[in-house]
Amino acid sequence: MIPLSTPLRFLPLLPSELQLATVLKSGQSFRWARFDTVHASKPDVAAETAGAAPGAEDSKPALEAKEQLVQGEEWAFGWGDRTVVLRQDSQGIHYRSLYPPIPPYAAYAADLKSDTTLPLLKSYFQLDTPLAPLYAEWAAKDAHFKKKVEAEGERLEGIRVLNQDPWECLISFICSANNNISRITLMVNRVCESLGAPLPHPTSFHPSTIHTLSSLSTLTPLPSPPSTPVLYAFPPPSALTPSSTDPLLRELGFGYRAPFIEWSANYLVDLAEEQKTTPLEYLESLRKGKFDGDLGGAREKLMEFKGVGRKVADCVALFSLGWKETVPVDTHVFQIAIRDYSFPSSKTTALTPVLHDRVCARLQTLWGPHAGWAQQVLFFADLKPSSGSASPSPSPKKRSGSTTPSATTTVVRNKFEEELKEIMENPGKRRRVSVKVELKEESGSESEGKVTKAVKKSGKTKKAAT
DNA sequence: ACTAACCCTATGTA
DNA sequence: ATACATAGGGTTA
Repeated sequence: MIPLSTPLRFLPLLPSELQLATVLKSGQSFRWARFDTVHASKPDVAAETAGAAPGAEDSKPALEAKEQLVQGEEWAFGWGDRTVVLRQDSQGIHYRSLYPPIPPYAAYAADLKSDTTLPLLKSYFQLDTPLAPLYAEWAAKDAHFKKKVEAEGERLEGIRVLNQDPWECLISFICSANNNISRITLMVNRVCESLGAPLPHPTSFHPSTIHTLSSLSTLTPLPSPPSTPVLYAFPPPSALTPSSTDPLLRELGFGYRAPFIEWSANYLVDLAEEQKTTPLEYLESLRKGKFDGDLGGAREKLMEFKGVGRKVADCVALFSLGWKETVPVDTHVFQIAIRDYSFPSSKTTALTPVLHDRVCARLQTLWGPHAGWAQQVLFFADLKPSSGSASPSPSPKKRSGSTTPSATTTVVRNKFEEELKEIMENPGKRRRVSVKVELKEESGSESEGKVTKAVKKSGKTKKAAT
């Protein structure tokens, strides 16, 4: 498919307000794919800038005639009905959207007319919330935070919490249980490949596919080359409700989380129907400011989904529903609390619900109404310890010196890494697993019986209040 | 309130 | 270099 592209647009934004490369890979979203751009509208310019390092600024288009030339890294995301492609420089974010060339091009036309991508970006990155004042607030309230940020400099700049689609967020973090970021990424991308709608791939972008509203009226679909790269959207709840979901996900490496996801998809779809709303609307009803209740109440609602405990519920609340004050406490954050905030580690090494509450409350008190945002900064600080200065937790496993991790390490590329890399860089190949969506007898669905009540998540005493 | 079991993979240790 | 143990942004029963 030869995508329809919007013009390249620009959103002024200081790097201190958003550090794209960091935020998109900080473990909030697992679906952003990075590309080293090779496109240039002018060969001479391409040759000139090709060797430049990614950090090199001011290699801005000296030739302002065509601004589509790009070098360095770009980020792409299958976003509902479009693929959004982003690139950051010192001045801000360059963005464009790619649409499938499917008549009548309504979404594309709307984007051309009024830039429907911009509000998406503003919402997703929560740009109505300036970051600088928050950093100042946290530094004032927390000496350790201040010290850490000052010591690490630019590396910790521009780290903010995303406002993601709550459905994708829910499923993604169900996958996160007892798991690592690499595998979560692999799993999420696999399910998109299998069940998500195909969208244009950024490498198939070409300047000639940028249209105007007037030219759009006469546009005829171009013949699609057989093997144009594709990207995928995240599958909607209805795509994960069939009984084939569990076995499929197991095949995709989801392990014991597979049935949780099928169950939760059914729970959500049934619940929404019951309340005469849509799945997304239901989740949105749990948003801070909209939800009729406090954080604890929203958390409880989220924990009704299977595979969602306290920590995952906090992640969904923070990363997709506007509960900016919550601090998801996992083993990692727990260790940070012990190490840096003199949290009593005493006897219990296990992270019990009670301890969970104490840590969360403590950090909320310390950091204030945006505690979850502050946590994200410190979490990243530990995620990839800086190799340069004296980091508080330079895991002793690393030896300094050797620039390369020995020949053996280099050579041994396991399948897992290769497939991950392959998927992230080249989603074009259809590795789609066939799924038969056999609708198991929808015969006269009980008007009120519904699966919802019958299969209510057990083990969670919510109504019975112990 | 505590604990083992859970799918699977990377990394560390013998 | 191969075998074994442990942990990874937990949750369930």
